[in-house]
Amino acid sequence: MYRDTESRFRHRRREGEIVTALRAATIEDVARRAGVSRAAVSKVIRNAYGVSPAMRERVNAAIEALDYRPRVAARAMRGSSFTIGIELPHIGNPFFTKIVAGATAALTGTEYQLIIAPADVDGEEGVRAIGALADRQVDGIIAISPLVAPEWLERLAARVPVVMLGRHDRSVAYDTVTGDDAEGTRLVMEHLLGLGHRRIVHLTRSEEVTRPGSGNPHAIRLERYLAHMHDAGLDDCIRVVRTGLDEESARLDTRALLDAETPTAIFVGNDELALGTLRALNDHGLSPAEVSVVGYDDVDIASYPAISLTTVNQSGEAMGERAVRLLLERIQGRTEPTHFSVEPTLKVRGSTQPVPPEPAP
Amino acid sequence: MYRDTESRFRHRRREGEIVTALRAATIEDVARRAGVSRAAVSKVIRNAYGVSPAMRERVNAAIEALDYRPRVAARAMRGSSFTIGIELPHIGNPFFTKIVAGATAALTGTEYQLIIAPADVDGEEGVRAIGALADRQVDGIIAISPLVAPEWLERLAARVPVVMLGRHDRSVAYDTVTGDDAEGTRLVMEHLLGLGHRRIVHLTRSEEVTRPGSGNPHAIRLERYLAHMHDAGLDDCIRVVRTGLDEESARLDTRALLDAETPTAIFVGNDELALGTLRALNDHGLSPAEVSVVGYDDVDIASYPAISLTTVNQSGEAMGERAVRLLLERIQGRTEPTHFSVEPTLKVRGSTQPVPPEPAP
DNA sequence: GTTCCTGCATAGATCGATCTACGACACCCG
DNA sequence: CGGGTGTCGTAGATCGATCTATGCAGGAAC
Repeated sequence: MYRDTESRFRHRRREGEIVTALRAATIEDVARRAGVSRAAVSKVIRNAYGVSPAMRERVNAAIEALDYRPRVAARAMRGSSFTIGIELPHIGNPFFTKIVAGATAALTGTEYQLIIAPADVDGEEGVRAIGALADRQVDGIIAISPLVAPEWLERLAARVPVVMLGRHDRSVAYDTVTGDDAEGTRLVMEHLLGLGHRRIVHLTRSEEVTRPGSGNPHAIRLERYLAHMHDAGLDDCIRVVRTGLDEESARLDTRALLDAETPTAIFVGNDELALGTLRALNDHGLSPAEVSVVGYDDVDIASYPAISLTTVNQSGEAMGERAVRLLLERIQGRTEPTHFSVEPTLKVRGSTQPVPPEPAP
Repeated sequence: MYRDTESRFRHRRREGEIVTALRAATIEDVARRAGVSRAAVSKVIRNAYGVSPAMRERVNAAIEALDYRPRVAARAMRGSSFTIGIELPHIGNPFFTKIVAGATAALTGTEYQLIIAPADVDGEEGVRAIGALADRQVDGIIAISPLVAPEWLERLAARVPVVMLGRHDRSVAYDTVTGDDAEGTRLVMEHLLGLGHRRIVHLTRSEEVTRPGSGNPHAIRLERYLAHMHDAGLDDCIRVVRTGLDEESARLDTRALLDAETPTAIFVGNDELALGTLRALNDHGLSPAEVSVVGYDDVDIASYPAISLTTVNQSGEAMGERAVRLLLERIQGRTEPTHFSVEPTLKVRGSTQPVPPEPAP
């Protein structure tokens, strides 16, 4: 007999020998031990209606004794997996981990578990990770502004609740949680212009990421940078430099920039990249008095005294927490779309200084 | 009729109204469209034996046309979920994200997806997260030295392949990937002693985390610190300070320490905590020339010029990559336990300086 | 012509939960 | 006593894959 249905021992054949291992208890085992039906056990687990106190107690005792835990896969076959998935484009970015911290906090005390699918590469990877979450039947998906067409998202959102973080389009199919990137960029540009800066470079992600109309935060920041420069009559000073998604690429691309020219200020797409820029300035022996730097996100290290990076704060914890709340509401049955925006504030620190006097030629 | 089995439309009742949504395709739909059996489609998906080229083509066309994707939950019911789970004690720690990066890299090109279960709190949370992964039928679990009894792990490892990161016990049930913490600590202590330091404080995690015999890296580092101090005849100078698991608690606890006394060096349990210590020194107006600091892990920011933290490097990427490899081997059928150790190197930077001359009293 | 392969395809059981529909029983009421 | 109402519990279908066992051709060997 290959499988003994009455005992909890599983016999596996592996390379000729027979391995006997204690099989994990199923709802069937619990039911048998408690002398009730599977359905009864299921009711107890789910706190459903129609269970006498006496039965509840017997079943709970059996669950305890057998160390029973429901298989999520089996539950997912008939409904929910009690899992919320979040896609992270780059796990090394401390701002994203703040979002995760907020999401985790919002889920403690609920029966849901958060799982993270890391993408970690530009482009298609984000879509792959989101797809992997969907394949795993998660009950809700949080995604951080991936490079994907709205139609694709709408189809996804028709099957599972979706919250997009940082995406500025307004779909009826999914909810969004965003920072006000236009306002954040306004704060940055007014600050820099107020300090007398004119030759302000914007260091941002690839053209693909900042494609106009994509609703990506970096696209908005770029667009507003261009608008503010134009409004200030500084069309001639506009300079956009592209880079990758981590600190090291920002360092290299800033170095290349500095080899060619020396602006008075660099507005960088986010703090992680800004750290690379600061390194490059250091490599070139330039101080904030010579070249000011502004980041975006206000990651923890930005306030570190030796770094002291001027940046835009948009509470990542609040965003993660809100995203989870919106998902839970959707799971409860809400159908009207919700779009939540976080108000940014500028944290002025030592990395921005008044523009230095132009050296005599 | 509640459910129309012939069409791909699903009718849901929600608050009285009937919502009609396009149901995601199943293997059944694909089989019907291609005019073959479910089993045939399954074979094509799994690249199994016994499929004619003609059928493969028809099935693939149907899969394409219906945008079919296998439900992982259904697959998990009968075997594997093609998912590797990793438990992270604290997602804010950049060393852990390096491990994830290594693991992700090792999985690209395979059919496995990595998911992360964040724990983010001391104590029982890690066990909860690991349990959540097990409930989700992952095919392998990577866990970062959680506070849990070996017996618990052995029982877990009997059901699913497990790799413990940083845990120094040697079980036959699970594999381990560790840094050589004894050697790392030796490098640190010899460096500090060589610089003339005597009053060396060790800032580490809670007593629970560093419980002797737990095999936790912090426990080893503490134990070796004590041994090296003793061997150097410095029993009187031994001073162990406890803190939490993030930068902020390290900052506060270091402040409290400095309010009471001023050592010449602080050996901190890891880099994240060391950053908090550096902040506290800054708060007290103390420079590396007055108080040296050593961390552990060599996170990216440690090499930042303005921070320049002396620390122990133990490639997190290599650890994550190796952990994944070990899991894949176990999934392939390996049964003999493997224990892999990464050799640490000391990165000497500006945060450690020769001991200052004792000020005249 | 029978037997025996070999390659290709299918039927149907199976995994472990949930959930609907229904049955059994007790109680109350006119 | 028939009939409603409520409570507690069970049988059995169901979700969507995988996988074993089996069947059916068609060709080769004898």
